[in-house]
Amino acid sequence: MPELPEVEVVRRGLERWVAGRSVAAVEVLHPRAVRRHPGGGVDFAARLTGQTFDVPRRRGKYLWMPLAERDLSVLGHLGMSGQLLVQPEGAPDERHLRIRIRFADDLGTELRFVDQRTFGGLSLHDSVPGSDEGLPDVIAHIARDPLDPLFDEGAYHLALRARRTTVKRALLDQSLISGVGNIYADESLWRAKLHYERPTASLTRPKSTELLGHVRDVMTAALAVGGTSFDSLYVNVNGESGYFDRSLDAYGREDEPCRRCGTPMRRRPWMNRSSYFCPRCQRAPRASS
DNA sequence: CAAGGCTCCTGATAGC
DNA sequence: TGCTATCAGGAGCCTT
Repeated sequence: MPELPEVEVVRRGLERWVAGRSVAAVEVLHPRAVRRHPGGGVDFAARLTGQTFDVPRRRGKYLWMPLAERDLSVLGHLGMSGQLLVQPEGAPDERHLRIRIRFADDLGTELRFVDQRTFGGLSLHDSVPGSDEGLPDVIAHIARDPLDPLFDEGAYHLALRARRTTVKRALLDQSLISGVGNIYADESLWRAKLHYERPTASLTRPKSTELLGHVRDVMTAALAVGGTSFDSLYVNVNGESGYFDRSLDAYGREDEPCRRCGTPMRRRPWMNRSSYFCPRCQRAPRASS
């Protein structure tokens, strides 16, 4: 379940092991892995073959590699279970191998997209005209993420206040702020002592500034853990670590004591998933009319 | 247009 | 033992 830090680890792995290499052949082994590609699997393979990867970029949970001509990019999303692996040619196929990309060089490795639940995938898209980073047009609506130097904090606060929604929904809305998933949302809200159903319009500027700080802290800490492991194993271009290794304060801790006050943590069904929170530190908002 | 709900998928696990 | 139900969840798409 990769969120921003895990995806950034993958991006760094691709930068090291894939950038600059040219594609010799592409095999699409499962149609769902290219379902966002407008032309389907055959077209994806045909158009990617012969292209050269430029330096990979990331926005939120999306990553893309501009092709050398710069007007076209390979877009990738890991979904819930996706992995990008650089493997030796001839290594046994992974059980959920979906796409294989062979290179036209003698380095002896290939790029594999492996994905059990097939929520993720790869696709080719035109770049937004004038984008110097080759931003794929289909993700132009995705907001910059909180680690992006160009993230507009003032605009973010104004947008939050204008919304008629609750704070966790807003954190997960990738058009407001990108890169935050269910896990880091719960962690950030716990740190900020905010209940997930708190209306965004009720957040003061200092409180939303504090929340944003916690989002950055949680992600930076996870990135510090994940960022250290990728280059020791060259096959590990897959975004492991992150929250898998770090201790979580909220997510998954139902009935365990709150690390601040000792009160048993609770889990509530929420949007077909779960929200974990401390009922004492994170008080439910008064029902509004 | 904004907000919220539905749906895609597979494997682990719980429950009977 | 073996079956079924439940859960995990990102984001496009649909409805209200």
